[in-house]
Amino acid sequence: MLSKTCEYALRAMIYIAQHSKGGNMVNLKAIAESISSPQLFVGKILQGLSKQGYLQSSKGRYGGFYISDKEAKHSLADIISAIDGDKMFKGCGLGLPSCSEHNPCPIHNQYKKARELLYQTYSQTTLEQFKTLEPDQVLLLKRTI
Amino acid sequence: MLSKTCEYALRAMIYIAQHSKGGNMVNLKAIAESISSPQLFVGKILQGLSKQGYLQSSKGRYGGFYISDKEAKHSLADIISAIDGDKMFKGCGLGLPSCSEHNPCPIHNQYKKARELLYQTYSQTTLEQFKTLEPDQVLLLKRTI
DNA sequence: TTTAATTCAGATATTTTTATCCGAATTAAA
DNA sequence: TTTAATTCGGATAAAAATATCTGAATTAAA
Repeated sequence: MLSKTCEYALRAMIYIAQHSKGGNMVNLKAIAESISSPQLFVGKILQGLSKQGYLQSSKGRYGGFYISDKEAKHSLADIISAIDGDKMFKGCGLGLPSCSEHNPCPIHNQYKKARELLYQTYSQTTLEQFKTLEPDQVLLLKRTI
Repeated sequence: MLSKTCEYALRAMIYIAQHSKGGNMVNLKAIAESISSPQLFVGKILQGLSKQGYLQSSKGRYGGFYISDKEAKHSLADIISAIDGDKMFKGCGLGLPSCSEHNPCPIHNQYKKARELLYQTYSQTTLEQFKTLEPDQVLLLKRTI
């Protein structure tokens, strides 16, 4: 389904959203620990997303990452598309590049519905929703096993 | 979503099912050409599936692969699980190993529905359905672009 | 101004996935 | 019995994904 890179990205972005209040910068070490992921690798991923405009970053002491209200309008689907492309949301269930409405593969119609539900799931969830959570509602993103 | 290995496997198995009539062995070269895939790689994949009991193979001249009526009861979901495991059908939408009914991730409930629809799609499609197709209904599995 | 902590950038390393090579074993037909 | 065509098995190669290293640039606080 999602690449590991993409899973880290989603978890990191959710964590940052949850902790982006009043311009507070979220630091990479805290992010990586909180989502059980390799720090330098997540750093790279966030660098990329930051260049693409999905979040702010600031260097130097007390620097870190931040998701503004505007950036928080992005959905999880936006982030997935930015990293893994849209194969998940538009690809064929048998991996045929030529599959389409006009030239459907054997499972096209059924698969399409599942794919669309997946897209709905990820696109209905925006970073905003995490930003406005109260502290006691903040969700666990860490591996606990 | 699916690994490339798994995509090749599904397409190859469908092709073999379509051409498995009256004990007729389907030859690897024909399979690979028909599904636009690397012949030796698909050979390896089918060797594995054959060991796991998803199809027959016979060596030597005029040898090849064959799916019996019994084996054709398998669904596409069975083949996916055999190759990629069940992450697609059971995994978390954010990649959290600890996500579950009891300890749900932020998108658990919605995602679960999409995942289940995906499973339905693949598990409702059995190889049998391709085996019984008339020749003029045989479907295109080749890349055309 | 100095210092300590941080992200950035580019290179490198490791692991996994995808793909190929090659010779042995097998088989049916000639 | 010989031959040609095929799959099998194990090794190897290539490509892609994942992860780390290192030093430079930046920044806020002391």
